[in-house]
Amino acid sequence: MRSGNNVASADGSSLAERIRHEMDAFTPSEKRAAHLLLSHYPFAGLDTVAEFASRAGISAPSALRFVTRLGFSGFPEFQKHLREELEAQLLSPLAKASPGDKSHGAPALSSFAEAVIANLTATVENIAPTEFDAIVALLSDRRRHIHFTGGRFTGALARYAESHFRIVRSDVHFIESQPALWRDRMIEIGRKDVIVSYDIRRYQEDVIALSEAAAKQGATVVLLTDPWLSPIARVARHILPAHVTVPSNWDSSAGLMLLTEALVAAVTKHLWETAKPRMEAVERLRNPKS
Amino acid sequence: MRSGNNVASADGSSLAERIRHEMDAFTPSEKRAAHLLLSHYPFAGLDTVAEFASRAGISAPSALRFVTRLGFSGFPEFQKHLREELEAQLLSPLAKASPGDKSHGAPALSSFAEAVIANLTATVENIAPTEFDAIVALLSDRRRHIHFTGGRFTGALARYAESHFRIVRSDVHFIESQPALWRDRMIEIGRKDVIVSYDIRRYQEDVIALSEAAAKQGATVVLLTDPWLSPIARVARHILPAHVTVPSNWDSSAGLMLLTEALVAAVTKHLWETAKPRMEAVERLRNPKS
DNA sequence: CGAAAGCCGTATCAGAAATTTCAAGACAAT
DNA sequence: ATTGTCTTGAAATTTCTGATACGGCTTTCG
Repeated sequence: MRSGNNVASADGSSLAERIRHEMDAFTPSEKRAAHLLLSHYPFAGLDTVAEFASRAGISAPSALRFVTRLGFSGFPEFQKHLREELEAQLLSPLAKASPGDKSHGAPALSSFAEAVIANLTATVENIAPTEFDAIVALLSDRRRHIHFTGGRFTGALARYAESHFRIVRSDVHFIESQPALWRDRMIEIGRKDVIVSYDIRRYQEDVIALSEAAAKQGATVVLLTDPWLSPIARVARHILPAHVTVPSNWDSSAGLMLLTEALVAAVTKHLWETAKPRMEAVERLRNPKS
Repeated sequence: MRSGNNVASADGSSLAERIRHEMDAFTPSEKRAAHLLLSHYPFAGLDTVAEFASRAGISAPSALRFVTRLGFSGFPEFQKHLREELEAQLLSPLAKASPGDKSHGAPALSSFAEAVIANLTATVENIAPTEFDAIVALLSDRRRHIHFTGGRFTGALARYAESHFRIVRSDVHFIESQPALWRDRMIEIGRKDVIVSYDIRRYQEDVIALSEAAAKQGATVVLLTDPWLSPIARVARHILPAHVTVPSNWDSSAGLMLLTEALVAAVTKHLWETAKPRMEAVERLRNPKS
């Protein structure tokens, strides 16, 4: 495994560039392989050796010799490199897709913002509409009680959700994730309850335990998590994954915030008939006069 | 939107779309596979069955059943389809990244997301770089105590900020905005303290009062608010406004979240020498073993 | 012209990957 | 409780792919 060699191009340049550069040094068969690969780069290299060789009009061993000469230990490694290159290339345009970009703002801020925006886009595109709608229906069911919970950081999001839903409808609760604080409340959780759990990586034991306990009691569990899915997924009825990776030592919860706000908006609209008077009442309580 | 729509998919369009559509008909294992695939679409499906299954946390046969259910005769055919789809998509850059596209996602969700993203862009573009940097410097000053506070909804953001900064540095506090809860704490607030207040429209009396009291004691006030500026602006030393308007009965705090996370990232980087051991210590406490 | 060197493809093998089988477990309905 | 259905993963099986050895062929150079 001397993978430390020069296979991975340091600059953003692709393998294709190196192939063009070394083209003269190839044998005739290798040139045929190289030309095929470049003409359909990199897809031509993604099926089997036999297929690749046949399209190039050469034999399988020649194709093997070709990739070996490029510095790969074998065909699978060659394909892996192509896939990774492709993935990187496909993802970057999204981040750079801000047109009028000469944005000022601290450089740290604007590049961070780009990453967050890319996350939001990716998050929305990967949500199943039915999943989202099903959750909206669930949270709009006034016969059910709703409980929000989350971990160290995501707990704040759970609170954020709770503080909105509390106004839109009744029977909305926030549960601290520490077992000592929910053990006794668990007796009230049953088939008609909905648990909305927030949990992203460095998944938190107590949130998992809470969700599993609630599921065991027959409650419906809704999970907001990262794309790698918290273990809570095992007991969750519905899952909304959000992308969280940003250039920071921390994960970003902006995607979870987006989903939360979208849920709040949708449920508010759905329950508008009953939500409106509630919101007005709250407004009146805050401004007793005027 | 009937003209100039996508030319990419002549057949049943993207497989991803179909998966989202049939999501609720899947078994739990299939859902895990589906979520993995969608979260890294389509690259997650380009490895071997074993790899794919392992990442999804299911067994190889379950992964096989998943692709079979999608209508493919086997895994290789499934992968071939993914590759072809990818190639088609890459060849027609117009097909993707079109801003106002009729993308999937619940319509409510995607239009909501578009508004949020527009807000984030506008927010970043209107931040004065010096302002952002000055705040980072302020929060990176370890001789100062930092206090976060916020209102009904924004309080959750203040907590979110606090839970991160608490790990990055010492002397970080959260203050409840109810006067009864901060009156006595005010005697400890002085010239060396920093108050970070979150307040958006329907500006909240108690947050304003708290901020003004702190300012009167000589504390430095940092304000995160909406573009119309909370009254706190009069006593604030630094202001970061975020756009909040979305198609909903509520305002969106996603911009505030973005700014918060950007501040956390910047300060963490700035204080890395001392933040790193702190973060490691926290990690060790959470995982006493391993 | 002859010989050496290198290049290429056929045939074959080893091993990995996909697929099928099957039994255990979960769940719902009765 | 009990049965039947559905789901799942471990293990056995099959298929197929990537890799290699070897001999023929072409090219090159003395």
